[in-house]
Amino acid sequence: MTVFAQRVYRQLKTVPMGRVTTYKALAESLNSRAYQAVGQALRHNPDAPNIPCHRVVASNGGLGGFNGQRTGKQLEKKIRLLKSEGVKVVENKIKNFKDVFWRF
DNA sequence: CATACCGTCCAAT
DNA sequence: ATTGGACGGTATG
Repeated sequence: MTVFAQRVYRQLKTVPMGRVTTYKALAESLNSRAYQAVGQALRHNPDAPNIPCHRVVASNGGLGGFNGQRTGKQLEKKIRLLKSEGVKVVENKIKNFKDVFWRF
């Protein structure tokens, strides 16, 4: 893996339960604007169970995508997981987004 | 080295 | 709500 990706995962692991972050915030916390690179890194998902990629959402409050899909059954499972962590999701979007948003 | 891809973002329409 | 361009980094050959 690359250094960049390692940093992404490291930051991601610092996000506590019930909180989410965005690709943008993540990238910026790494002193970079590579939002897409973050997404790509997560997509390759080298350490899936250990990395809470479901806590990463789009800046508009949308869920973004998961496991290479923006929609699908897998996604719904992740939504359920988020809900079980205290994050409310409605219509594939985060509710009270600014409340659960994690600022690094 | 060059090209294509990306789970995005933002501004303009 | 939709489009179209932009940017940084990785993947692949």
